Amino acid sequence: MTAPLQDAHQDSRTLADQVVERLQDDIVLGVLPPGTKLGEAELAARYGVSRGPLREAIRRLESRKLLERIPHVGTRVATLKLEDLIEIYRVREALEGMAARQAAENMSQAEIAGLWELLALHEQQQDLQEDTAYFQRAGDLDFHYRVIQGSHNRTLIDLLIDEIYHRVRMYRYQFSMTANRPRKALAEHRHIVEAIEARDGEMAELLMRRHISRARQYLEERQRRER
Amino acid sequence: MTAPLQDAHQDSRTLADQVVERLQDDIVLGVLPPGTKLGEAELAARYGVSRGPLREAIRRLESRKLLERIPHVGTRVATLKLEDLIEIYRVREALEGMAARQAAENMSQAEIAGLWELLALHEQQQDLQEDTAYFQRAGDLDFHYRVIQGSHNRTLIDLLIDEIYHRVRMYRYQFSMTANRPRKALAEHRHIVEAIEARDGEMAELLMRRHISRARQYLEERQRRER
DNA sequence: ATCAAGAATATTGTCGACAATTCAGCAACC
DNA sequence: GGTTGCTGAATTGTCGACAATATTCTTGAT
Repeated sequence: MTAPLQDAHQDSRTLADQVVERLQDDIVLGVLPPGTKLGEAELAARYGVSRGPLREAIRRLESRKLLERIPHVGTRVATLKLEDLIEIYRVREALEGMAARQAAENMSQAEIAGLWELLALHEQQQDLQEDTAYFQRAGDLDFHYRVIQGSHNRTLIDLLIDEIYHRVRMYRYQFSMTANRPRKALAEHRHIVEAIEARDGEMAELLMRRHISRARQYLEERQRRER
Repeated sequence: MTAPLQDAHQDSRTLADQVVERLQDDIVLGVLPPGTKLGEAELAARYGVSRGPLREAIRRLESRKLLERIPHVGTRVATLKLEDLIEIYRVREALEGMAARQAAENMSQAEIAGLWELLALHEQQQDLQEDTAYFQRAGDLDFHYRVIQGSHNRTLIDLLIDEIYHRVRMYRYQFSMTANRPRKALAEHRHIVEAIEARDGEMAELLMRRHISRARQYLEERQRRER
């Protein structure tokens, strides 16, 4: 009914793709809080599409574990418990460790230089102390994204980006989770890049695993405190 | 095989679910060879459903990387290159290593006993030399499957089962890949279970990683020979 | 003969309507 | 009073038809 406005010339993508993107943002950014019941008719109206493309979008986000669906009952926004996040960090430890190893083997000199620039930018922002929390969260993700891409392992990249990182982002927004140990984290990032630059895959993996393992231990600490 | 979770009741599953299962089997077992162009109307007729549920099934298998889809063009069965399989084995090395570590921490005594029984069965089959290739392939998957489950890490389990193992199975059927070093593999399996039983997570992870790494090196050897 | 442009065809994307299933509420019974 | 079975309202699952897009084939010119 609201279709004729944007006649598919700007976005050559399919309607379902656009809905996936918008719906995912609404979930990750918390516009649709965890546990929200999602009626198909309601959502279809919200995004101005029919139920067909909408259902397709729901399936995609379900496979990314952002939605939970029960046949004949309905769909709701996934509720991420701290326990789940700890499980995810175990997976991150394994996968990003391997990513760092392969990054040390496969990254180009230009990519490594880009990493150094990124770290310099982070350091500068930290000195200025302006909006530190926000930039540090985004910056941390930026760093990890780049190392993952640097592995040049398409399977690994897709797994981390499509299946893992959306949930990590959702959790961070949901709990307004500020970086818990910014200076130490930045120092660890630097050591990882040093190992990558030295083409020491084993060391890069070890350092990345310790880096993520420490973040997990912080979560486990918080979990113990919560009960 | 892939859905032992909720199979207790009748066929009350949705049509799309049934199509997913049948279509996935046809792909993994090679009934639909890699590269096959899949017309929606044709497939809908083949499985006796409308295009609606069929499209849903296609999306699910696309997200599992068993199908490749191009908007407005069509869907075809994914072609798995040896290069892709090597990437997958890197991911397996990381993820199953972590699975073995957590299995050593979390497996129950009953589960460990079950692992020993499984190994005894494999040994017996190997002595008899009956249909060794087939049983060894399935048996190897069984072993890894159980260790994965033993991690008691739902995120890790879902990742490996839903995103990785279907492609491994597809490749094995596709190339009639016989186990390349059965006796050694069985011995390595035993050592892994010993580490799990001793609750030595670090050792279990190390052994599992070496186990999978060796299989990857065999694939890389084969890759070099192919050109 | 080769290539380009345009029409014809086939396939996918989208939509609205109908059927099947679940859940809430109510009534009757133990 | 609590439980069980029924009824209906609402939501999801499925289907067939129509619109939009890509591919193929024809036709004409160089």
